[in-house]
Amino acid sequence: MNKILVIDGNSIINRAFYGIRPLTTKSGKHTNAIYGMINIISRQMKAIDPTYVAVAFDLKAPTFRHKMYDAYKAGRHPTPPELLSQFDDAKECLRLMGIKVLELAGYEADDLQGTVASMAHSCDEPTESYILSGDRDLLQLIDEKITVLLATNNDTVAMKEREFVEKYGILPSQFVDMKALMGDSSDNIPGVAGVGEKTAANLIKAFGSLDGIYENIDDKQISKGVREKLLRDKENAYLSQRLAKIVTDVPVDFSLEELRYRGIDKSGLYAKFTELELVSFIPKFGLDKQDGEEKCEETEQAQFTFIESSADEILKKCGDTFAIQLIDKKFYLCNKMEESLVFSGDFSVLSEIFNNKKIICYDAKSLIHTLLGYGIEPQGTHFLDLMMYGYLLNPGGSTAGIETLASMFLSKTVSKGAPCPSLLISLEAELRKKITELGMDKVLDELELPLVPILAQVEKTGFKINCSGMLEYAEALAELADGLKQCIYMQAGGEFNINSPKQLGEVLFVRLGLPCKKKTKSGFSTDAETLEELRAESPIIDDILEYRQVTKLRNTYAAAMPAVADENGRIHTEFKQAFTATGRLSSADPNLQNIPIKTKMGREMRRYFIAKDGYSLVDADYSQIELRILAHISEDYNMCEAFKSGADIHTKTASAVFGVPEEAVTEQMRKRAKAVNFGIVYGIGGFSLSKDIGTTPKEATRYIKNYLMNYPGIDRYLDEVVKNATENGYTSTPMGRRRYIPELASTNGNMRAFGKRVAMNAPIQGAAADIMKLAMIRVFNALKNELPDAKIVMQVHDELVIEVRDEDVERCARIVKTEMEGAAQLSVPLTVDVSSGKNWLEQDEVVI
DNA sequence: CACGTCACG
DNA sequence: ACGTACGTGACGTGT
Repeated sequence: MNKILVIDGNSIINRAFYGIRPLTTKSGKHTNAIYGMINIISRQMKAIDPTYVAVAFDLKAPTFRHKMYDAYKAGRHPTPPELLSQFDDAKECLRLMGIKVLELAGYEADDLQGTVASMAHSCDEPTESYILSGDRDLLQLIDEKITVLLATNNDTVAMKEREFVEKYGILPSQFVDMKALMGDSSDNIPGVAGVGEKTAANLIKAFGSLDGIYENIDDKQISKGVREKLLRDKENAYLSQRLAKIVTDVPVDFSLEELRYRGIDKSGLYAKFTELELVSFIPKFGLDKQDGEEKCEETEQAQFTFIESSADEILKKCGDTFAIQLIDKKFYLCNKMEESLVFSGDFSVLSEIFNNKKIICYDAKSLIHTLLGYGIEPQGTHFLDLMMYGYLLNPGGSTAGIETLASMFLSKTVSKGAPCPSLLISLEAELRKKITELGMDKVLDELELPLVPILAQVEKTGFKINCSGMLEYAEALAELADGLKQCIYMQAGGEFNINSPKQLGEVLFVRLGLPCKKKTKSGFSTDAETLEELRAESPIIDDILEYRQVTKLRNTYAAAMPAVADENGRIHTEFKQAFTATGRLSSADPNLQNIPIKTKMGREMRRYFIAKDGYSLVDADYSQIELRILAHISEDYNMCEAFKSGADIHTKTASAVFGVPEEAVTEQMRKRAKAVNFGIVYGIGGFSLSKDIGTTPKEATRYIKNYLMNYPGIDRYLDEVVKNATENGYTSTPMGRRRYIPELASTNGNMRAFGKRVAMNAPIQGAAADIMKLAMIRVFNALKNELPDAKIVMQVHDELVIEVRDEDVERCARIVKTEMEGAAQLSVPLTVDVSSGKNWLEQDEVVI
């Protein structure tokens, strides 16, 4: 079947503009909306693979609907110049992508969309229409042949008739009349004063349409109050109906055939993307240099030539600062004199050039691993890792490769994977300038760069596991799972795939007829929280929950870990240092930062994380580091005093929140207060807190209010951090690490609310990450000097695990505690709890 | 490859 | 009236 995709250009570009952090070319041209728009649209092009495609834009001119809007326009934001300037390039990009751009003076984009969809409807061949927009107004166009794709910044939801009816309880064709009643402040549609969604929906359901309601205005189903309102605002209701209704018969001068998708203009797109410095699109659209050659000759193509050199020549010429790349088993090197050399012999003879140097490179940790593999152990060398520079400049974005950095900061095009060390030198200078400008030298030079070789070492060391023990545990879990599985089949009256949420939902809510509490967009919700509420309904629920837990433990941990252990039974995780938005590390392949601890059965897993023979594990974790940071940054008197006095902070908080003396705080009160303490750090709301602690939202909101009254400094701080972030567009930690929060500038209230929570959380989580990074550097160096046999084997955000000789446990504990506690000077004590044992489960407190 | 689910701080 | 806590990674299913 033919498919047509009709895009609401204005709504998509707006959404992209407000959803994506500001992005500019080197010369200062804004490109974020173009970037976001192309992402959204190309994703749908790929998913739908349309026969015809067009994008509609508003063309400002007085029109019927415009004139009517004008009367109500007061509250509408004008288009900011940073967005206005992007329209022409955006349209040009779309044309080059093979998408016909439609504009017609006097008509809005949605009218054009409606018209094109109806053209497709009435043409000879059967055609499915897809309307892509960020605007819910378009939902009125849904029918059996028209699907509306609602785009948000993260994903796009397809709304067909079924989904629409499920969500709104009315037919798409009734949407306009519904809106005519309830109005829409964002579109300045007045509606009937005093009628909201509930009333409007009831009226529409009862009488089918606006006309139907007024024809039956005396019906006894309509209460007196509502009838009065309806009569008073009758004119407004019909005006609103006309405002909300999308026109589907705009007189247009093109045929469907003109909208046929004919593919992209490769050379044109290459040139355009290069011009706009949106280089990441070049590979995504399958473009390469050849595509650009016709139209892009004048663009600077970085060219590199290398002198094949012997080890002696390299040693002689490298100098004390040089850039290096390792590609296809060859070293490409460029010194300060801009001499580019290439070496392809046995690397071990180059060992010397890695001592006491400054080495500019990209992804130093990988480079170091390679060097270690050749027996080269760099000593006293600073690795100026451009990946970390790029990360600090934009920790929220995806990691920029050399090619992207070169294009962004030097306006130079480099083909992917090509050697270009001479460019790294100028890139370092350019990125350093930026880092200095933004006040991040300290974070870069004292945290991130020194940490790189340390993480390489931790990864290389690995964490020893008891392979056979873990496999036995996996086997035991498998048997447990089998038993539960049979038990579940029995109760369900047949076999099915319990791991499939789809099949499970079918069994629980259709075959067994359990009450369905919640839905996901693709069906019944079956997560633990939902199932928990159904436990009383049937014993099958408990079995399913346990089955889930057991299979998770087996598949993700017990069976998976032994499979990736090396010949010494050690597991080597990979730390991603340039990844998280907040500054934390992340651990992957395998992730060792999420080994179970919360349940008894899960915690058992830690028994099989061990120290090698004659060694013990020393585990040191910061006590409530985030709350202490909050106390420090906010300077709240009560919280600072609480920490200074060594009190139990959750009990203290409970006493304040519940208004009882500390002696009268019950277990439950302490637990709830703890949840509030955590929640505050995340930018909590009453609703979520209530779910967490199992009370009403009203009650939870009161707790929060009490909390902020008892800790007024925190109240003030949270307000201030949001205000500053909104003004600046970013937050920073005391060390200077930034996080940009473009969501705060969004017109979408939910996105803005998200931005606020991020603003409250990022400086705290980020500061904790900074402290831990500094702590790792201090611990690493102290151990190197004092206990060279002791090795850091893991970091879990606020916790370090060290493998150390049995007889050195106490010394190690002392060193680690000292270095971790000394990593920051806060206005409250920063304390570290240390324990030790032969495995990660059975740990005894080390008293120092 | 996206989604739902669940493991951690 | 809407949606509803920050930051992560891995697994299995299903399109």
